Amino acid sequence: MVQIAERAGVALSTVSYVLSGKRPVSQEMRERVQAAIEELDYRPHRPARALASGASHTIALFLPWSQWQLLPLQQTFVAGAAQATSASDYALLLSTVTTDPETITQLIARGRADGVILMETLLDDPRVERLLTEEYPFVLIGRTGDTTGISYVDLDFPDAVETSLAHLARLGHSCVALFNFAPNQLSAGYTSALLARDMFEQRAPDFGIRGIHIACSPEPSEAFATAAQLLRSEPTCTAAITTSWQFPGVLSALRAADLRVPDDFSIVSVLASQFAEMLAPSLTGIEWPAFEAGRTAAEMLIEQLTGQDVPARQHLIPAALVVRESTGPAPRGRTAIGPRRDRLTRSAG
Amino acid sequence: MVQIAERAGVALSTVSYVLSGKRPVSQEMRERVQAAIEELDYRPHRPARALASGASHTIALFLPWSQWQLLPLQQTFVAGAAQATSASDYALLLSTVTTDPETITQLIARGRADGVILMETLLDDPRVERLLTEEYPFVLIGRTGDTTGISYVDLDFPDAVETSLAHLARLGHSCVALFNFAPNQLSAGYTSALLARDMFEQRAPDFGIRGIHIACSPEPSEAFATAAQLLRSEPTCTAAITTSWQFPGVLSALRAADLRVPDDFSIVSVLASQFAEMLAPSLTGIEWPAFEAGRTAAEMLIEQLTGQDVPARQHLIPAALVVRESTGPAPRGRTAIGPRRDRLTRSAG
DNA sequence: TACATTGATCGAAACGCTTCGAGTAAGCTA
DNA sequence: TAGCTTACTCGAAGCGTTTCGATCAATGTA
Repeated sequence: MVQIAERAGVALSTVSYVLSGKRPVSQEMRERVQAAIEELDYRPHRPARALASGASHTIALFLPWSQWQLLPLQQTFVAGAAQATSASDYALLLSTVTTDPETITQLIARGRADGVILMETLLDDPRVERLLTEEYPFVLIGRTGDTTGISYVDLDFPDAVETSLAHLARLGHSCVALFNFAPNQLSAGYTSALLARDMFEQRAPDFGIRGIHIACSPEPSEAFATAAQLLRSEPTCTAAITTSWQFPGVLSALRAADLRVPDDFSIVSVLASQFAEMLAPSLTGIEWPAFEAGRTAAEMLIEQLTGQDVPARQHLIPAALVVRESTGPAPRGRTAIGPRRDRLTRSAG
Repeated sequence: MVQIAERAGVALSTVSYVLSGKRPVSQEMRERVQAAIEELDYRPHRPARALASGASHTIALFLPWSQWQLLPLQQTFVAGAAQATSASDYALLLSTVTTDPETITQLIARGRADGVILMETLLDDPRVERLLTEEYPFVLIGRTGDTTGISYVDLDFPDAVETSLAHLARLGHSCVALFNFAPNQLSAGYTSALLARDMFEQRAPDFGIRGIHIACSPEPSEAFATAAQLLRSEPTCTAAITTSWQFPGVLSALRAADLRVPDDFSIVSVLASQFAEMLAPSLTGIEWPAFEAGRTAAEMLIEQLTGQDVPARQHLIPAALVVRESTGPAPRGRTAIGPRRDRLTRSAG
């Protein structure tokens, strides 16, 4: 930068003002400086800039828990955030964090990032509290119980549950199981899981549906076992709402019990991945604009960092149901499990 | 840091040496400084450190192309790299890059990162050349045609193709199609796609197999159409090797043609995702330790950055075939497409 | 006792940028 | 013409570290 100033015959500060545009610079000076920049192939030194200005022009994204097997949805959040940050000429730092707030404090080494995006939040999240007390700018993907003054983007899971219930009720189902997130996520206080459960238990009766709430890990074998158990103990249950990856396991259990989808049993996924339409049968479910959500979160944070006194924005993404092959009218008269006479000849292996 | 020096009654530089350990400090001083650090809850200012030391302690990961729909595999690379970097107290910067080397130069704004990890490399990659000429430390996930002096981690795709061929040959298949990456990836010069093709065409005859090479996008509809076309034009083809996500599309096409897997047609995936075992039928395929690959890449880069004159390391991950339900013995006598008499009664919808 | 040697500590100069206050010349007003 | 703006431009003081050379006391040597 010194070289540029010399070459252009101007003061160092003038070069800086040309670069930042924070003070008016005459046409002539600007051109001389620009030329020198071109000739010398100058590129600013970011840390120096960060040191002098006090802003790193970087945001940090905390990957959830220490669980490295990210759901495709979460990975898409990351991709969306990455796009938004690079579009705004910010950098995106990827960090890992546990629920222990201490790790967050450590990671926010001064000057590393100007703000953070936090995923997978709990209803009562110590990390969020820490961020609040440290007065560190942040945006959540997800939300907490008390969201006053907090900016977040979240998928409206309760809405998804309600929408699914409505869909199944319309098809005549009167007993529906919700395969919620894993037990440990529920007990940890994972917001989406808890809100989904509450909504399910509150609203099912309104739709004339008997709701069976089941916490179930996305492990295929686990989902299989849980579903098999359900089919045995609840023969009147004709539909399930599943989150995340439980679909294949549930499907296997149905197949093992010689039940067809959707003729005998309907399934709605509230977390349909890109696989939804590839599976056989293709999956009725809620599709979320995860990429956009990630992008929005990053944009909100950057807005918060650049503007002054930006009010907290809360962005709840409504559920959009896509009906495919895995849901159908409730079967009439199914009361017991197992292959029935009239179905034996039609079922394949 | 000034405050710490004052509080501990030592010079600023002494504090620095306590922190870095680059010069001996007496027990007493060290303790006084440590105490002051604790009391003042001091945390170093990273950009200042980067400015003074010339190293940002950060590595950048370039996400492939501008294609934001990352394959699960690639996302797992990222996760692995993230873990390795945070384990080494490095930071991971996520950037986007196209094949235009100019963007890489721009992104390596001085001081932002000490080195980069580049994914999805081409056989003749302008970005790699740029990194070489700029003498910027880097590690590839993937590889180029000429790899002399280049550090990389790559999945051995050719080996995967060969292993798949061997598996199918053992099962008696004599005509096999390879659903390779998308045509545009082949024409762009994507290394894995090209090497896979070459290996396929070279080795198939050795196994007594007639190989049909098809470039096919992972779009489900595309895969479906391509597979349907194949079944029509190549009635003797009894098996396919597919990459990435083409499996469901191919499966649909088979189903539409009333062919069962694996009885009538076998499928091997050389890029089996976590979905492999959840699909029906579960998928025989190559499983890659993607997380470990990402981690290794990051570790190699960090090693390169911290050590001096570290020789280039090249890490080719051999293919590990997991046999599941989608492959079986070649059917005898299949010569024409369409439902056959003896199968009509058994096939389900 | 004077002299080199070692080990611990200090002071100050970078590192490359931003930003504030001051300075200058030109254009305007009265 | 003196006095005021206005529109730029300059110089210098940071920002929070690292790191080099220098200093200093203590120890060992002749």
